[in-house]
Amino acid sequence: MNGRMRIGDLTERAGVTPRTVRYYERLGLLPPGEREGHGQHYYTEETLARLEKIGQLKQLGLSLEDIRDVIDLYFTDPSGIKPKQKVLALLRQHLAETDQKIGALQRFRSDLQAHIARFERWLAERSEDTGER
Amino acid sequence: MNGRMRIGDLTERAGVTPRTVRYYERLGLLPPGEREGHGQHYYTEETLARLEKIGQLKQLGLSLEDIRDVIDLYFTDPSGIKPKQKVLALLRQHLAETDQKIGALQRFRSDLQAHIARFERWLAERSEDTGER
DNA sequence: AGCAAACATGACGTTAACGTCATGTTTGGA
DNA sequence: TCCAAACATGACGTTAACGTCATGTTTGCT
Repeated sequence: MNGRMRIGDLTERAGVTPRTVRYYERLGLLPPGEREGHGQHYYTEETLARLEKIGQLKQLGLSLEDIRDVIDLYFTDPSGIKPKQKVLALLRQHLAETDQKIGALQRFRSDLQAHIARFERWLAERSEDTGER
Repeated sequence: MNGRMRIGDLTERAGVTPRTVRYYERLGLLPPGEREGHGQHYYTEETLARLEKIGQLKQLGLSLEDIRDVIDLYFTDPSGIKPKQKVLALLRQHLAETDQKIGALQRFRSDLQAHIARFERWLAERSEDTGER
């Protein structure tokens, strides 16, 4: 009745495969599931939460390496002033990069709208001349 | 004195390698440079412009395949109503996807800011207790 | 004509983020 | 206790977007 699930349940709920979980473990994105001796691994709800967070961050275009740098601060507080300052710097850097991306995407959006408008005008003209009921 | 440049000049100006140009040609992102018989290829300013545009679109996270679908409309007008309508649909789809991405990034941005604020508060408290000039 | 620099082409290598397969071990239920 | 389902581990495969070599051909200059 505690949060002991095996890899199958975990991956089913997270929508990933066991391969992915093991891969993430090796990269340091997930703490390796506990186990007694050399048997199977058992995971908790936190592992699930981490997997979901990783999914979100991936969606944003972060690489697994990028994610490894920030994932911990979602689940553990680094202790001591030095680590916190380091994390803070990292966060600010990510914020700057994010703003860059948003800006680029907004410019791209304008571009697209301009093109769309152009095509719509063109098609509108034709339909006046030609297809007028 | 016309716009005839060979691949070396082109790639130097565009900041890519010949390999990249040939790769793009094969994918249909760039029209193959003209040539007489079986000699070398010659490119124009438009090729350069296309390369630059491709670079921008890549920055936005579009794959080369995505780019292949839209790159032409930056440089050539598709003729006929059908093609234009098709392109228009494509553009609208890209617009929707772009909006999704922007939204996700903005949510991520808020997340980051929240975390940053949290760390800043923590660090501020310590410096009051401890480091007060 | 001769030659070095630039180009063409093909083949194999690389990184990220897993997929797939083979083989052996654990578990939980009848 | 026995067995099928689930798990563990290692190895090889895959896609995207090129990099890097090796080898042979073209060009531009002297």
